[in-house]
Amino acid sequence: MPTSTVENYLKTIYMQQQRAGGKNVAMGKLAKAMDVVPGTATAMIKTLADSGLVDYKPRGGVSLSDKGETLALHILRRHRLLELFLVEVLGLDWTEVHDEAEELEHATSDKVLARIDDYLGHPDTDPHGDPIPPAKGAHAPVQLKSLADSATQKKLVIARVVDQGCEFLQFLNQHGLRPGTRINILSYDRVVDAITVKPYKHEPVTLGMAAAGKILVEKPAT
Amino acid sequence: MPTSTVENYLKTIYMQQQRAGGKNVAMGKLAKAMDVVPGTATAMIKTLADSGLVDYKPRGGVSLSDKGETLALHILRRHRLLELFLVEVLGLDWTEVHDEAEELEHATSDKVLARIDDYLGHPDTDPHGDPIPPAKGAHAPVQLKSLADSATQKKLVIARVVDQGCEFLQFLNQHGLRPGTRINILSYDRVVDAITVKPYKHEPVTLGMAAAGKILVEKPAT
DNA sequence: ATTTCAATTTTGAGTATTCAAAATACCAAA
DNA sequence: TTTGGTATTTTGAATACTCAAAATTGAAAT
Repeated sequence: MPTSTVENYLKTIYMQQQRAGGKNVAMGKLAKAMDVVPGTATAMIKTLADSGLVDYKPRGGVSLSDKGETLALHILRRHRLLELFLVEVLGLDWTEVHDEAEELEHATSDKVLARIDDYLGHPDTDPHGDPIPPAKGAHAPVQLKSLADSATQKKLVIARVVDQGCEFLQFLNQHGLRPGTRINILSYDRVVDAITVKPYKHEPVTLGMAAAGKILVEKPAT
Repeated sequence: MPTSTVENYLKTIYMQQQRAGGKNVAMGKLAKAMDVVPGTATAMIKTLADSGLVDYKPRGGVSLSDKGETLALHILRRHRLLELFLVEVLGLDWTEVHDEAEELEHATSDKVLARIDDYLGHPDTDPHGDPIPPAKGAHAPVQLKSLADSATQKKLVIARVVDQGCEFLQFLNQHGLRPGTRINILSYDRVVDAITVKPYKHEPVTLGMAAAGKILVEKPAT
């Protein structure tokens, strides 16, 4: 069994790789994401490479091996199912479950996870709209555009929020912006780098482009 | 925050102390219970003593300080609430939840635990009949006699099973012997060191005294 | 081609936990 | 009171992870 440290490295590499489009992850990025000094990341990656979990060439960055990716997806699955469980069953707020799940994901057995999955009815997204990897096999990559790139559409639905920072999520929550919320785009201003949206049943909010880029949207189903 | 290793030592000392009636726990016993070599226990206890969690005099054994006992009770509370949650909500078997809870107890925050407690309606015993320590304050010590000491009573109810071994619990379960079950004592034989009981709606079972000693009983309520 | 600088790796060291095996202490029997 | 023998402690070493700081590399800028 991998230690929870190993699990965290793998998960982090996976997410960095996603963001960078499958390319190798630079040690500096990884170290920053793991909140360790660069030397620590280098040392750790060397042992992960020895275990066959990552491919590593010195000064060239890391990427997950097949074995490593499989493991990373299992961990992500645990994390996201737990998040949803905490929200749906225990009534925690979707803005605060990330850190809780971060701990629990390393302590939850496959058996317990399977029960949680059953209990929730085999969901496919977590409370942030992030896809829950299936128990086996890869999930179909969903293509979503960010709010920052969707100014031409007037009516949209929030599909996913790609930031786990409690502060940002709480801001969104207070303004009625959560996964599933319908929004209307009121204005889109390249000059001041801002976009104003009106969430269903809430007052309009103005967001900077950086913030808007973290909100992924889709066309309303109906 | 104490590491999970520290939490496990404290919990183990607490339980050993309970069993021995409040006396100091010998290093040998502790080492065996923690499944480490004696030297490891000695080393660990020295650091726990430095943190003020235990009282230790070389060659005299350990006992929990007030601080240590408070912590131990918190951990026990987490463990037992989690066990009940796994049984009641996720439908795991009461014979198998011990090991699961053993992991989860170190990863569950106070916030999540409070939600679990609410969800379960503030229960006071876990699936094995073990008392759940309250969030604050000490719990009233319940006096229960073991089945081995209760031969004079004919009708009893199983209150608690003081063994977390999966094998033993599964044996009991298969014969309908679980906390809450009414039983009739059919025979009590000092010579062959065995007792035969008939669990409600099940066939009679014969148990050795060692086994009967692990089953705590009370008088039927009605 | 050389300089320069940022990213990366290496080195040396520390913490927490563990084991194996040697040393010590205590109790109890002779 | 000497001898055991067992429980306990000490010692030395290993593993997994971490940091600080020095050394190295490689690529971009001159």
